Amino acid sequence: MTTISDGEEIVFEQPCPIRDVLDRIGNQWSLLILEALAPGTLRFNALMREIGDISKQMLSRTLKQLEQDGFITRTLYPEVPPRVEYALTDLGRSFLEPMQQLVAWAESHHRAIVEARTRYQANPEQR
Amino acid sequence: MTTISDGEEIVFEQPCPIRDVLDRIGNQWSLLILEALAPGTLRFNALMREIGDISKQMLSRTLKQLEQDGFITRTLYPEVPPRVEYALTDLGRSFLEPMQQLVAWAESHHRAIVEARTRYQANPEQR
DNA sequence: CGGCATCCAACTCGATACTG
DNA sequence: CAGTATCGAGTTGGATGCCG
Repeated sequence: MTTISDGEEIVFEQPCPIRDVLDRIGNQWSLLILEALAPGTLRFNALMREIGDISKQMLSRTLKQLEQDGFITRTLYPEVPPRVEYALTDLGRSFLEPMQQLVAWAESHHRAIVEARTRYQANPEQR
Repeated sequence: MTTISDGEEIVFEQPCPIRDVLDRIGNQWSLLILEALAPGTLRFNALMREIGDISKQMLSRTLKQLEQDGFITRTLYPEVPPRVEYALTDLGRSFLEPMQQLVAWAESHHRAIVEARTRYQANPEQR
């Protein structure tokens, strides 16, 4: 499992594609960032505002991961003050489709899940 | 964020359906268990063998979560020795489709991701 | 503005041992 | 057989603060 920490030592093992991919995009932030970039290019602080409750740290780390995995591009304009724009790559855009399927499923079944949890709590039978 | 720990105090907040769902099924084990149960009912130890490298702990915990969220059913046959069977619910089965879309995407784009990582490592330009 | 480094609390996950 | 309890190492992720 690859770590998201600040360290430089990045190791790629993970024989299983699904685990590998899910390790990366399975965290909440990656999905949210990808969604935020779906309409178009955004700058760092614009992303922060768009997502709302993400810290600079996590945004920075997750963006780096997504760039590393080829989901997004990072373009630095050497101006003062610096401007950095993030955009989806073709790979990132192609991922949007299965992802949105999942999001749609989550939205339409969320109620059922919440109800299942309530039911479970109400029946502490043979547990 | 709901915890998976052993504690009894389970809190449901999570206003966002996607985060909520991903928090639960975003971990490697949930997906693997759901896949393992796709062909049909399985017992606890059969699941362990099927998945391979999961510990009893994590299997037990994750199964409980999946049951709680209504993805699977747990049927205890009061025999000696005890027999417990796990099976997908309709909800769980309905989740299989978007999930398999994602798995398919992961499989067909895994190479591209690995290549992106390699490319990234090879170009430590302005970083 | 964009983003790393540091510190730290919380949580995850596995190993092991014990139970009905 | 099918778990739960306990312990402990390792990760994650947020809060700051500094820097170009």
